[in-house]
Amino acid sequence: MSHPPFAVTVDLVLMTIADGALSALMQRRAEEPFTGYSALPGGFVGVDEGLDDAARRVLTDKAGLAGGDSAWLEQLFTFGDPQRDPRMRIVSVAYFALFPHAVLAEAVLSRPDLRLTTVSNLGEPLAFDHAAIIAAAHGRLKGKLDYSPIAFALLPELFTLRDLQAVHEAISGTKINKPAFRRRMLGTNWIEPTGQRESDTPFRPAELYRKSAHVADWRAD
Amino acid sequence: MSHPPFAVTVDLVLMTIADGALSALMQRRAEEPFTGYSALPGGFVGVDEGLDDAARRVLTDKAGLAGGDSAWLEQLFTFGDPQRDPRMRIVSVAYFALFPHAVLAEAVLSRPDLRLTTVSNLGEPLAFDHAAIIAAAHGRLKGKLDYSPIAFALLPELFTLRDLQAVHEAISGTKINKPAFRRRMLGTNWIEPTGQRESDTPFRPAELYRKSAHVADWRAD
DNA sequence: CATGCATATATGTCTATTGCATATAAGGCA
DNA sequence: TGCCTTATATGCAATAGACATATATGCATG
Repeated sequence: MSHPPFAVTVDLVLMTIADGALSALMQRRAEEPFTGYSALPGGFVGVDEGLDDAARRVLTDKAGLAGGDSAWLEQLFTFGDPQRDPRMRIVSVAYFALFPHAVLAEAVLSRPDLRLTTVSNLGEPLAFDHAAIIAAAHGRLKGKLDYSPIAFALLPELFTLRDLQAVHEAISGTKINKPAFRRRMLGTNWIEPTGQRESDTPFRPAELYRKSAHVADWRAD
Repeated sequence: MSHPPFAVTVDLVLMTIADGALSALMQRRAEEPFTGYSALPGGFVGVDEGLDDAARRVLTDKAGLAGGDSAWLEQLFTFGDPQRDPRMRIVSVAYFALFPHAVLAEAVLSRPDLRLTTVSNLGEPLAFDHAAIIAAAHGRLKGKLDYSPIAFALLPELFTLRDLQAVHEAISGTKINKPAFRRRMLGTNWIEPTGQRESDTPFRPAELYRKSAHVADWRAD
């Protein structure tokens, strides 16, 4: 058999927790096709460029994220329906990336074509098959939540147990029992107390934790 | 940005349990590159062909598996290192598929270029990055074992609880406590007793079970 | 300065699950 | 008939989680 030409792209689901809800960064399209639609940031893979490299490049260039090199970035799934792009045959390798809210909030402020949308309620039809890509990203995130320290990628360096629980609840869509969650998290070796406490609370301040050093580069696909 | 041409292939990790060990179907290569090496069955994706369709086609044509349409087939990961194929830039979408032992055993008997190799000990260097693909397939299988009825795809229609436990032990690489495994499996609604018993055993015959009808088309990626 | 509020943090109980040990059942075979 | 091997069932301890409740603490309010 011959080897027909394809274009290969990467599409990125950049997620964070905004206002207690899992949210993804969308980009308003200026060109055909799907002009004016919201789409995931993405781009063509260079002919001498690795897939992960292409994803990191799109992170920096298209979404304007300086901290792209330190973000949690993971290949998600590959979408290759022959009809998924009306222009030509495009196979898209989807990635998802996780950020503390401040990082994506700053990107949205600095770029008028970017916005955050709630993952569980997109609010408008998206370009291409991007709604399916987002659903796959949410599913993967939900599945890894319990056995991998993935939630910390959505939090700043210092966080309280309440913050961490809010992340878990936003992703899983369920309320979690507080003492049980607390024991479970302290039982893992994923977090360590800092001795510091949050400030400016109208109530008793909670202790601040940070992700343990030995899970800094944890992965398990 | 332009869209440089890629070739897109699918590579298949066809697995079963052989002699109590998780095993994968390998094909001896007759052409360059890697002539004489063992490789995963694979092939180019047609320009108007979906990725899953291409995987099913390779299952039937290259590996000679008639029952390919009913097998458990799942996209695994996409490998796209620019150097992974010396001929040209190829992005390969890897799939894994699961079969009862008899299906792959028959394929091996009818085709001299096919053989089964133990996943945990390949015994020889493989072509391309296929060793990494097999490792990824094993990891995915191990991860899904506990929360999905994936093991039944490796067993014939009727099986004993001992058979099922052997599958779990082969994949996880650990010994499992028998009464606990038994209770856990009977506690799920994944299996149902048939009332039949195995025959020709030199000891008390065990009851034969089958996969429950409502998990026949179960998936959760 | 005392009190109350909202939340953090700790503990105690109940239940479900799992590991482990043991007891009983049943077919084949000497 | 009795023994061997495995199937099947059950009892007990250890563990982990859900849930309720008690105590601690910073701040606001009077």
